[in-house]
Amino acid sequence: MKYDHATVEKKWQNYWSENNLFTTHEKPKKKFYNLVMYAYPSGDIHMGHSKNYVIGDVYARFKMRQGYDVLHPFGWDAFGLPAENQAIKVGIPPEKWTLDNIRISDESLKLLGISYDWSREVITCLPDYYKWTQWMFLLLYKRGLAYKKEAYVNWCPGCQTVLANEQVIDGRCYRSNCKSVIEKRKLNQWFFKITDYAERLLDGLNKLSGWPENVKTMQRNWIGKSDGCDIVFKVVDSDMNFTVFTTRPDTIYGVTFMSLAPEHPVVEDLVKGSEHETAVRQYIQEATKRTEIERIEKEKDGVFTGCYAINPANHEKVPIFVADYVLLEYGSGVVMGVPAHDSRDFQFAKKYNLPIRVVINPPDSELISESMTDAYEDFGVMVNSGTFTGLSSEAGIKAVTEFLAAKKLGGPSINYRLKDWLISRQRYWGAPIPIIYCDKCGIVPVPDAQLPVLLPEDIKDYIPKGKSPLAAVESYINTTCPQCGGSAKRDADTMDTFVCSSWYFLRYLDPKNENEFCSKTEADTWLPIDQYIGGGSEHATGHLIYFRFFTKVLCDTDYISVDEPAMKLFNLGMVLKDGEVMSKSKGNTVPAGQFIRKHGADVARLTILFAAPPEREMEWSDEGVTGSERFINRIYRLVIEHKSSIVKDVPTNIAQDDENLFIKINQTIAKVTDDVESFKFNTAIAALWELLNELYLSKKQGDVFGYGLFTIIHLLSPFAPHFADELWSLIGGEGSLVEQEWPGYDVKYIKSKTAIIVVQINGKVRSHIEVAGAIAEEEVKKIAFGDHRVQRHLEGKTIKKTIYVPEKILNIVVQ
RNA sequence: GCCGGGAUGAUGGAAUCUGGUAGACAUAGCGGACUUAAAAUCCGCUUCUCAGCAAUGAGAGUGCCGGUUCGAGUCCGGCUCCCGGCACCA
Repeated sequence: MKYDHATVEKKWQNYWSENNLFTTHEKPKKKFYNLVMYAYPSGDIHMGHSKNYVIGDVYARFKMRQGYDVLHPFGWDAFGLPAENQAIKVGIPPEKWTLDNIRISDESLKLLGISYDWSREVITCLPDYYKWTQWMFLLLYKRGLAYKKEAYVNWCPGCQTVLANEQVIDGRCYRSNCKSVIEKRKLNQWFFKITDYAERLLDGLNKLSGWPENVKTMQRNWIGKSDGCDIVFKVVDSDMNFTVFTTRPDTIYGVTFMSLAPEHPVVEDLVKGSEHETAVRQYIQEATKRTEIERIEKEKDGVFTGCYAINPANHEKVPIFVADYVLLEYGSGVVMGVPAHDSRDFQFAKKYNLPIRVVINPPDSELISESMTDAYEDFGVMVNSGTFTGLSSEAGIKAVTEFLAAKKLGGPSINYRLKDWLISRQRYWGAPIPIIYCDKCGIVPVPDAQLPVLLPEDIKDYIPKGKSPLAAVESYINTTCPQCGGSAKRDADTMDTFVCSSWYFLRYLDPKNENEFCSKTEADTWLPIDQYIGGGSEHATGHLIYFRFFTKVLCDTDYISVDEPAMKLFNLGMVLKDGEVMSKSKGNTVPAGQFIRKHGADVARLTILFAAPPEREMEWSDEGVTGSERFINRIYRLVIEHKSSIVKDVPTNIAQDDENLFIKINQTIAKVTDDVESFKFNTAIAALWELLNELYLSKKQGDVFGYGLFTIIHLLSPFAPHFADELWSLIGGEGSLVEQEWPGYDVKYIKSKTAIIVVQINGKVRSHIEVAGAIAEEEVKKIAFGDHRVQRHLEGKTIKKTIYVPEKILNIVVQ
C-alpha cells in the first residue's frame, strides 16, 4: 500500500484553485500580509528557489489556519541583464525569453502547491507595471529627489553600463557571471537622493524589532554615520579656503599637510599657471585612470601643489598635496594630514618627509615622533596643543569644535558613508527613464498622462556600445517636447531594476488599478507587510534599504500611511549543492519540476524543511529525500490501517494507560504551534516524527490513539498540504484543512504526571528516580538515599549539602 | 583592521534565549524479524576509552586555555579556526 503522490497532488491543487481558497479576501477582518521576495525569472525554478517559496507557504498556511485573512502574492523581477544578454547571444527578444521563463517557472511553482493568490501576480517588465515605475521616478523628480549630475561613476566594462555603489563588491561587478573590475568614468547620470533620508533610514532601524540584528547592523554600517567637526583652512595668498571634515578635531595641532582628492574641482584653480601645474595634471590623469582596486592596493602617494594652507588653530602654514587616497565623495574631498595620529597620513608623511608631530599621548606614556613606527590613533591626552594642552581627547574634541564654531571657522558636522543612488543604466531591458530633453525647455519630465513610455520593439541591435542601445533607435529617441511641442529627444537610459523592486510590494495590493499604483484604501488595509521572507543577506544593503527609502518617500507624500514597509523580516540561508550555491550558472541545480514529478511536492517540501533551520545554509542531499518519503508512507499506512479508529473530538475521561500518549499529543500540538510561529520548521517536523513513532509503538488503539492520528493529519497540513488534505478527506473530513481551525491543546495535559529526577553526586549523574510530579524535597531525598547506586557513592563520605530543583534534579555534595 | 555569526557523533542537526540527564529527530551503518531471495516494511543497537561472557560498572567527552557555580555545550575572560559583511570613510 503505497501513497500515489502524482494523482493526489493534482487533485488537491485543482480543488484549491477551483474553490478559490487562496484568493485574497477583499475586506479582511484580520489581515496578514505574508510576502516572499519575488524572483528573477532565469529559467525554470530549482530547489534553491523552492526553499523560499516553501517556507513562505508554510507560514501563510499556518496563518490562514489561525483565522487570518492572508495576502500571499507572487511576482517576477522581470527586467534585467540576463534576458538582454540572451537576446544578443541567440537573438530571442528579451521579452519573449523573459515571459517564456515566467510561464515555465509558474508551472513548476504551481506543482509545489504554494498558496499564492495568482490573480495578483506582478511582472515588472509589462507596461502596466513599469508605467508606475516611471511614475515613481517622476514623483521623486517632482520632490527634488531625482536629479542629474556629472560625476565619477562605477562603470562595468563587462555589462557596458554604470552601476550603483551597492552593486560594486570588492571593486568588482556584483553579477556572479560578470565580476568585471569596475572602472571610474565621468558621466552625466540620474541619481536618487537617498542621502536625504540617511538619518531616517538609520533611525527607523530602531523600530524594527522584528528584523534580524545582522541585517540592521549591515545597514547601519552601510549608512555609516559619523559625528565630527568641519574645519575651515584658508589658502595662503588666495581668497580660497577649504573645509575639511574630521572626527578628531583634538588632533588639529598635529596637522602638517593637507590633501585633496585628485577629482576635486578646485585643484584646477589652485595650480593654474603655477610651476606645479604640469606635474599635478599628470598625477590627476594617472590617478583617475586607475581602478578602485589599484588605488587601494598601491602605496600612498601624491603630488605637491605648490600652495599652502593656514591651520586655524595655530596659524601654521602647511603644504597642500593632491593625493589619491582621498575620496572625493566623502566629506568635502579634502583631508587634514595628521601623521602622528592617522596611519594613512603617517605613511604619506614618511614618504614625503613631512613632519610628524605628536599632539595626543597615551594615558600613561609619552610618544616620541622620531621612534614611532605607526600612528597612535586611540584617544589620550592632548599635548603641544596651545591652550588645549592637558585635555583628554573626549574633552578636546568638544572644546576644539566649540572654539572653531565661535570663530566661524567650522563647527559640528555629521557625515554619512551612504551615497546617492545612481539609477541610470545604459541597457535596453529596463524601465525607460521618462525624461525628455528639449533644446528650448531643457529637461522636461514626461507628463503623467503620457505614461508609460514604452520600450520600442523595432530594435535591431541590443549590443551596448558604451551607451544605451535605445540611443540608436530613431523612432524612440526622437519625440516632441511636451512643453513647447518642438522636436526633442528622450533619455536613452533605462532604470536600475532595483527601482522596480523598491515598490512591487505595493502593486500586489491593487494590481489591476489603472489610475493609481495602488489605492490609498488598499494600502491602508494591508500595510505594513507583517512578515517579509527574504532570499538572503546579500540584499541587506541593497533592496532592503531601497524599499525602506521608497516607503518613506511615499509616506511623506501621503500615498501610504506607514514609513517602514515590513515589521518582521526573516532571512533565509541559501541552498548549496556540492558546497556551492545552487545556481544555473554553476550548473549544479536540482530542477523543481523534475524532482516533484518523481518524488512529489510534499516530499520536496518536507526535505527542504527538515534538513536544516531555514535561516541556515543547507546542503542539498538526496539522502534527506529517503527520510521524507518514509515519513509520508509511514503515516499513510498507519492512517489507512486504523481509519476506523480515528477520533475527531478530543477524548474525555482519559484512562490511566492512555495518559502518557495523550500528554504526548498535547505536547506535540504545543511544540509544533510554537515552532512554526518562530520558523523552527525542522524541529516541528522532528516533533511530528516523535509522535508518529510513539503511535507506532502504542499497544492500545483506542480513542486516544485515534485522536493522535487525527492530530498528526492536522499538524501536517502546512508542511505537506496535499497529503494532509488527502488524509483529511479519507477520514471523512470536508474540504481542505486550510479552512479548518488550527488545533488547540489542553493545558492540563502538557506536563507529565511523573517526573524523572536526576540524582547527582558532586555533579555526576548517578541515578534516576521516577516520582509523581510535585512531591516534597524530603520525599525525594528519602527515595534517593535508598537507591543502591546512590548509596554506593556515599559510602564513607560526609554529606555537605544537597541542592534540589523540583521535578528536575537532586545534587548531593559530599566530601 | 573593524563589525556580525558560528564550531556539538560517520552525516544533517537537537538542547544554547531562561545553567540542571549532551547527542532529540533523521540519514548512513550494524543486528534481528518477515521473505525461496532481494527490495520494501517492522523491531532493536549505534559518542569514545577501559573492565566484564553478560547484566553492568568506571572514566573521558560539545574547537583550545582559564574562571564563576553544587552543577557549564549554555554564563564570564583570553585565544584558534571557519563563514558572512564593511573597509584609504579622514
